[in-house]
Amino acid sequence: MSKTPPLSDEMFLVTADGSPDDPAAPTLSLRNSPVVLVTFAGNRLTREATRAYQAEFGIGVMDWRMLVMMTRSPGCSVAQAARLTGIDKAAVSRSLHRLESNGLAQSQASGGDERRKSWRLTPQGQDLHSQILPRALERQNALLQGFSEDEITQFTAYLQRFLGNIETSD
Amino acid sequence: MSKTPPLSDEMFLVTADGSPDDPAAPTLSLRNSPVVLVTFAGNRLTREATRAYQAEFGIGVMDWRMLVMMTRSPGCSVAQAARLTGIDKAAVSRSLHRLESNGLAQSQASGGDERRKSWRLTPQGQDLHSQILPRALERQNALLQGFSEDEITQFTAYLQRFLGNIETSD
DNA sequence: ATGTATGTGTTGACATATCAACACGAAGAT
DNA sequence: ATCTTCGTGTTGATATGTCAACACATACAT
Repeated sequence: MSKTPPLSDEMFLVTADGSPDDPAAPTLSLRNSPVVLVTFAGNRLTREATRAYQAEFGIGVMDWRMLVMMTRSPGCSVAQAARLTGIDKAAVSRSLHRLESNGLAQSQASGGDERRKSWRLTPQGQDLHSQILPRALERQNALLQGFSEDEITQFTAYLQRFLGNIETSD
Repeated sequence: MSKTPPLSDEMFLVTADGSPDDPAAPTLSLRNSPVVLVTFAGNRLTREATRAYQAEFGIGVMDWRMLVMMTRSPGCSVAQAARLTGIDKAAVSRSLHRLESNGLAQSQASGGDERRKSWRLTPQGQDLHSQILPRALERQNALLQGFSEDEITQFTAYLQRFLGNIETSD
């Protein structure tokens, strides 16, 4: 993919235009930039998800994600889970240990490497997963209310490209 | 706007399709859902922004946003800043106080209501704002590398609609 | 055998940004 | 004047998820 020309600064700025609420100087727009909007949306989603899952099922969103991960790839390790989910291994490790102490997950050494652990759901964990899943799907629906399937696909594609840029711009 | 029909669950699920890495049971896709992708992107943006601004300018992203806000609307109050930026007033209050203790911002009572404070940048704060702004614009450019202006406009529109859904689905 | 590089999972530290609670001022109703 | 409601900004608590550091196992090179 070829490099595109730099975007015009105007896209990201608020400058004086003679109106009564002009900025004191040109500055960044906080309401019109995908970078900022993603940040805000991400935060609210996370908090709301945690509140909802805590209230109804007693676990936060991180732990729900690990339930999903173990359902998706039973027996995977902390490092694999981190790669698969894109979440930092510190957070993965902690969540798995929380789930284990609640009887929802268990681990065992595997693959001839004594440090490596395979993580699986217990039957209790599987039950909880299947209780939560319908609610998770409802949440998806509500959050994407008003979007057509094509729009969702497009939105998802933008986000994936954006995530790629985040990773390469570090 | 009329309600659209519920989206197909299939959009959000991973189910067994006979491949060697099938899930143990149907579960949520963590890599193909805007809800999850926004969350991940938001986190990384925030962390990277804070790291970048701390390293180069000694303030985190929250404080940068308050510099922007005071440039955009000099004299505004905590409550106004919270409304304008969409950030919770607790975080706004704390950031403004940090900036004040670093000599970058100052407040005074205003408008006949002794509780209400007007916040402004000091000259030092204005200097810092103008040092950071070019870097902030570079960051925007790097993060939106490969997007056309039309795509950015579309992406922004999706995010704004999405944020609207977040607020109404609570 | 020894040394180096890489990988495993755990733990520490911490910025963010939310919701909740609070004390108290201000406005409106009686 | 008193009471109720709403608004102001501060403070507390906390889940998330990141980066960093660590002890130690494993693999590879000499």
